[in-house]
Amino acid sequence: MSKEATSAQLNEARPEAAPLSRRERVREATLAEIKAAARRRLVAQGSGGVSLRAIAREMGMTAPGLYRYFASLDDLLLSLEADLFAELGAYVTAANEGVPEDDVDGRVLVSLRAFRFWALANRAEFTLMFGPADPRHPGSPHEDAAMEAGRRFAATFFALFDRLLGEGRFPLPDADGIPRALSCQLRAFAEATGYTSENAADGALRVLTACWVRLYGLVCMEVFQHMAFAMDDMEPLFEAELRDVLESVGVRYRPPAEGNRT
Amino acid sequence: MSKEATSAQLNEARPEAAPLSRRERVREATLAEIKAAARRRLVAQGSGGVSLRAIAREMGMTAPGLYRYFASLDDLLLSLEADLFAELGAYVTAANEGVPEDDVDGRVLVSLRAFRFWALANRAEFTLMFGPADPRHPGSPHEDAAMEAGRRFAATFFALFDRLLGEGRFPLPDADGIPRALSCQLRAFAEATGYTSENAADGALRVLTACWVRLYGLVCMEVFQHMAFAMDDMEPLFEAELRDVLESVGVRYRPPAEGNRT
DNA sequence: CGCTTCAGTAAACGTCGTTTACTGATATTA
DNA sequence: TAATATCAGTAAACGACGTTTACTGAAGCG
Repeated sequence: MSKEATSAQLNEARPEAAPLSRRERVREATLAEIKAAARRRLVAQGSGGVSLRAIAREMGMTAPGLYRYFASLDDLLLSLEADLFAELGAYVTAANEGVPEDDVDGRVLVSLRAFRFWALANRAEFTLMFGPADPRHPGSPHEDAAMEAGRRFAATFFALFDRLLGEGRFPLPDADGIPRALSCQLRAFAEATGYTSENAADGALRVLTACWVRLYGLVCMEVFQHMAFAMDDMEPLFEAELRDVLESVGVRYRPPAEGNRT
Repeated sequence: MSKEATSAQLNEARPEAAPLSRRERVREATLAEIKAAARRRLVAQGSGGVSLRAIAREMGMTAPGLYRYFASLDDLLLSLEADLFAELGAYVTAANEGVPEDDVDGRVLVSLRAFRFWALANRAEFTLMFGPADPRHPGSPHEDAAMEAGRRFAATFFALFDRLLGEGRFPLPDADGIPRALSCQLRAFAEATGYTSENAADGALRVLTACWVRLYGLVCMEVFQHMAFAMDDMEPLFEAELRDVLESVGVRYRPPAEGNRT
């Protein structure tokens, strides 16, 4: 469960085995260095503190040179975002694999806690990924990459949820209680995210979204420091919400182990 | 339920009746004009598009002149934030008062829908208010004003919740089920927000926070366009969550009236 | 009337993203 | 190997930004 997740774990279906000429190798290295510098600035100064000039300065080159690698600053941030989703995904997966496969309850618990922990340990990064999407350049080359990385990340949780669903852990809400309009949106959601299990009826999707909203909302509040003035430690509230949410999907809550901090 | 809420509704306990000398009046007017221009930029270009120079240009003056009114750009934004909280608060209150006082259920429904509606009609503003709090100048003069305005806004909902609580609409969770650490944080929350009703036991605070997290999270997702790629219309999901949340506090759900859009 | 207070300006500094034209070095091909 | 194309990176420039400093001029006040 190391913090630096290997982001080069998936060559995502590169047809050629990529012999990677010398030029390509050094290019890849520079690319990674740029993003590393960008992330340092992100952490140090927040999203607004990432500037091409500062990155270039830190690398001993000039700003226009970066345009050989990214179409714009926004594009760089988008690409970084994609990497971060991969890292978060790998982090959650690693946490997941630290628990025996048959202990689904344990895996669900550890995955969700890992999500929160990563978010808190990487506030600036989380803000970039899950914060407000300002009007970004719509045609940015790395736009799709970021999307795809997000989907991959979500898939981890979908898989766990699907397992609970398959085991019949919790009763599905009445299908009649779901209005047509909602059902329609839920199906669109399922299709867009790729959660297309045969189990995924409307009721299941409804439960899934409800769970996600609660945990996402709480972690957002915590990272965005929305209650910092009123509550210095949000962990008790998170654990309480976790307990309630998991109870609603038939997962037995267990308090966190003492030494689960990386 | 007009969109422009009168933000000058509360003179907040100004000790002197404020005869407001001529100079002070024109100053106040300029101040309002600055914030109006800032808001226009905010709406047009997002939070990053608000610049002193652009505001000054729009007003036919030069940027340094604005420093007679605000200590910095961040300070201006903070002051604007305070105004926006007042406006949102007034908007919700107005919606509230459009429903008979004895119809608590109706008031709760209309208030929460008003919150979402305002957020969607004022996305940029909402992002400024409820989005991530970047490392802002900590000693900004208008910092407290923004805080206080936020508190006032929250108070509207606290009052409604307290009424439900007083009527014994819903069962409180077991006090034994609330760990000491959580109880401690909940009391800190109550004190900091000023929700100090005699009814406000730990269990009640727990329910209140749970409700708020769910609705806040969902509206955030909607405004930040976090699921825009997967769900083009979040209203059905919002209504479903609203229904479930309100059910948990003993409020009978009713679908929205057709013509409730301003 | 004389003095002070204060709104606003002009000029400057250092920051930024981005474009353009250019220089070398590296790879490819003849 | 020699010619050529490709590509990484630079230098200079443009316009925009926040902010500071020194200054002007008018309104308010004794």
